[in-house]
Amino acid sequence: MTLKKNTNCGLLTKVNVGEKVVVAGWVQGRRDHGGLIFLDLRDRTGIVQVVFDQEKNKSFFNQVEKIRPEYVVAVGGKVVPRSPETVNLKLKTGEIEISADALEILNPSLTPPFYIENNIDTDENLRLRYRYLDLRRPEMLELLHFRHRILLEARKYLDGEGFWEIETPMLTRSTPEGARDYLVPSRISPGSFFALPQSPQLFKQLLMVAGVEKYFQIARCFRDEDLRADRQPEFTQIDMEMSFSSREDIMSVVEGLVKHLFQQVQGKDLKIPFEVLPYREAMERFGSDRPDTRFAMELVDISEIAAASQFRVFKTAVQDGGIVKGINAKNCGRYSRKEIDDLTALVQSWGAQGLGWMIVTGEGFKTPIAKFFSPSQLDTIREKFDAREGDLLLFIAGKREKALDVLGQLRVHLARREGLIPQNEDKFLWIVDFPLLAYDAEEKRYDSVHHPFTAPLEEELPLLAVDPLKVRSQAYDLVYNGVEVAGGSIRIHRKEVQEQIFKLLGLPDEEIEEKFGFLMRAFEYGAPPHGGLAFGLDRLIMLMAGRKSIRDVIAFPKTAAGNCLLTGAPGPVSAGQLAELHISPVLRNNKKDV
RNA sequence: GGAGCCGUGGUGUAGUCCGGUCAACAUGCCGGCCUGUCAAGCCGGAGAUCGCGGGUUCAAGUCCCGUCGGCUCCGCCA
Repeated sequence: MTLKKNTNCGLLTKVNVGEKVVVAGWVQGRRDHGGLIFLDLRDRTGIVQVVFDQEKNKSFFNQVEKIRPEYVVAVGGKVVPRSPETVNLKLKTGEIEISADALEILNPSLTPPFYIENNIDTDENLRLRYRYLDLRRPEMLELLHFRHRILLEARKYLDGEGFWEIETPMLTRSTPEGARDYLVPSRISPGSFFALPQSPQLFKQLLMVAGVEKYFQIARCFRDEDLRADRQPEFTQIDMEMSFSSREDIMSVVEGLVKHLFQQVQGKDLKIPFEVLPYREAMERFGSDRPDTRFAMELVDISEIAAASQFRVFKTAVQDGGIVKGINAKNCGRYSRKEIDDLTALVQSWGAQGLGWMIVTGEGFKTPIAKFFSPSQLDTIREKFDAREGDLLLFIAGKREKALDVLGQLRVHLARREGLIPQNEDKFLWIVDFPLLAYDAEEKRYDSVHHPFTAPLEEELPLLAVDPLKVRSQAYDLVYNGVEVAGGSIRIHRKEVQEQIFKLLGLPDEEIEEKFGFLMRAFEYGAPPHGGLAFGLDRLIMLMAGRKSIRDVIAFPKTAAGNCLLTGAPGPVSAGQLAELHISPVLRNNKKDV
């Protein structure tokens, strides 16, 4: 290489006029006028136009004619101003161009399978198979850079707050709860397996016992579950843990971190502290433990009226211990019967029995169920919903949890459909006071709502032995525009409490000892009170960047089937490798064996 | 584990419902002309047997069955 790049293409402006530069990058396009050839040269900073003139560039002009898109070239030349009529305001560098006097073709390129430009509409299949070309597109490089800046600023902020970045093992042991583990066979211990971490949870707690006091890690985590648009089998967390801290201390550090990231990376000024909503209230008002509060449409309880009405569906729901709640779909009174039937089918697919509805008109309610309510009951309903002419009231009756959940989904569905969600708002809020445990009817045992290491509210600790489902936890979730982006808790640091939880979860003593003995022992040697939180980093970045898929913010993501189209992973291995690992695959012919 | 959508020259689409101009349009690609373009332009050319396999039919891109791949959702993700 004789020409050495010394300038970034996209950063050249009028102030560089007169400079002798060498630019290098990829050829975006070529406009061949015969004796005059324009090249658009692109590097990660942007595009600059290079001009070759047959008269001036006689010695290598035939080389220029060979250049095609995506060739890698280096060009030496002088930055010159463009004449006023040839200025291109679409380019940041459009007021200048490079008048070439030297060229080196560093590498030719095949015609790429898709255009190297933003907003392409190509099969994602192709993009993933040629990921290096996909990433070469400016918007994708920008996302990689965006992610880098988030990580950099997170590190700066946490360092500033006294956190130490510490790595924990990738090869660890399988634990009984949680997601399916990715397993790694041990060559040296036949028949034994490592598991890739689902999160560094126990290690960071042990670091607290060790006296680290403030820890963080940009941690890769693995969960062998089915994928979604916002879920990959390997993903990254910003994982944190602090000793001697209350829930409020941790929430406040996290708020500082989020504010810092938005400030530094996007120049946005977030208001902190964030709103705090108890779980119960979130469920009752929004029907979700991760409510999108960028819009209202809150749930309204009419159980009392329903019980007193003559409408049997509502009446019996309440008599059976359930509820009747509804939402006001503002200005949706125009919906046709067909559209309302479709909504009914939708809520039924979510598990509701049916959907009650009332359209508010100038003359009163238009609804098949008006006759079951007295005029004063209808007035109360109108008042409770602040119902105006043209509104559509929708009701769900049933068991409390189910009714709330369905209404919560319906609320979001309608808001999207009606375009009620402000797109430029960044709404963060905390959900706290989650229940500690849920009852798993199938398994006939309790399950952790967060995870088994989450501490109960101190004052409700005594309830644990009496009425475990009543106990609330010191967990907290951070919700961003209706998406859970972080979650954490104050942890249990006393052995007796941890044992009590394990037993409620139905873990036998031997298993507690085998799987968690090391944690229990650690708690016997002066474990400080501690707690922490982890961000789903990919999801956070996706939302901040306004992307619909988590794959866009991961350099080399997997497909919905968990494959890497670029490398072909996962792939077969040799019999020799398997033998060495003491593994013998049992392949089932999915159809025949059943 | 289940459901839905998609799969036609390099790329994006049309044609598929109502089988019979077996293939159109745009862009890209190749060649020629062209000294001010930047979605350059003009002229000419090459390029798909319609994801794969099987079936129905005189005849299938078009209908049926299976299969592979991608996407989305439910289950799952403490």
